[in-house]
Amino acid sequence: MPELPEVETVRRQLEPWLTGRRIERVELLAPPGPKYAGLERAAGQTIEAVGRRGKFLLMPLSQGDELVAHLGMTGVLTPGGASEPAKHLRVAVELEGRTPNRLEFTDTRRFGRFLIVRRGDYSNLPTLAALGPEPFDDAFTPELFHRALGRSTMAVKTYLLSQRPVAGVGNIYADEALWRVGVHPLTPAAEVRADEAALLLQAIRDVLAASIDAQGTTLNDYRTVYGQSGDYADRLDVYGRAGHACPRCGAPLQRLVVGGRGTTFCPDCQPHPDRRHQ
DNA sequence: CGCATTTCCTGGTAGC
DNA sequence: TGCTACCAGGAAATGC
Repeated sequence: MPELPEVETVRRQLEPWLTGRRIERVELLAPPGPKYAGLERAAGQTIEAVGRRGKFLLMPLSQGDELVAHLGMTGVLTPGGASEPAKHLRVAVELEGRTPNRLEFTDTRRFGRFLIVRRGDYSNLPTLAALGPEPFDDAFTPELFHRALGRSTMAVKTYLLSQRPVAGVGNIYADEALWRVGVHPLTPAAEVRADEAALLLQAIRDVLAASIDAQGTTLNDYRTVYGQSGDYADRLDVYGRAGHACPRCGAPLQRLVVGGRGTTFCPDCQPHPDRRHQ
């Protein structure tokens, strides 16, 4: 599932291709709806940049609009037209000028979004509107992260997935980072100590950076713009590995459901919150 | 407002 | 083989 490293990988590949390109036409193949709002306004506008906030791709356009793409679970952005149409093609953006001149958004499960808003108007994208700091922002200190965690009674993993304490962490990297620092996913966010918060922020940065280096994690659907798989799946320590030995202590990793999401953790390295004060 | 629950979707797979 | 049932999950919608 695309999280920050996967979206950043896609962003880096789209940027040199799309920046400065004028949109000739947008074709919506999916049933119209709020996930594909405003696309009729695209024609004639130039893509001025390809940015990212958390898992959202943000492409400011020349006439005050902004193209927002979110890959959801199964979204893929690729240059199209080369072969027969992809099975779940949802949106095609035709560009003026040299080939490749067609950006295709395919999305099997349609959890993704590909829409145009007025620039900076995220009123229909509440998660983006309330998104936490970028994890690699130097101004985002461990103290600020600790303070953010202190604002919620939710389980720390659930709160991370909300995108509010920090942007871009999803199910895979939440499990990886919590395992690295020995914090149980059910620990109430507000009970994460300052020293743990500092280590957790560093672990989030480390795991996201390592995954970006590997061009992300491909489990099923995620591909780069040029169709490559991300290699980080081979380096996951815990995600999807319930029953395997903990790479640190050898105990069998366990699975539970947190906030409706499958969660893998080490029962020895990540003591349950009820036992933290013993 | 904060938090919990439900909903959206389809391919893959388990079970019979 | 072919059917049904269920599972995966990011973010929005809904319910308190």
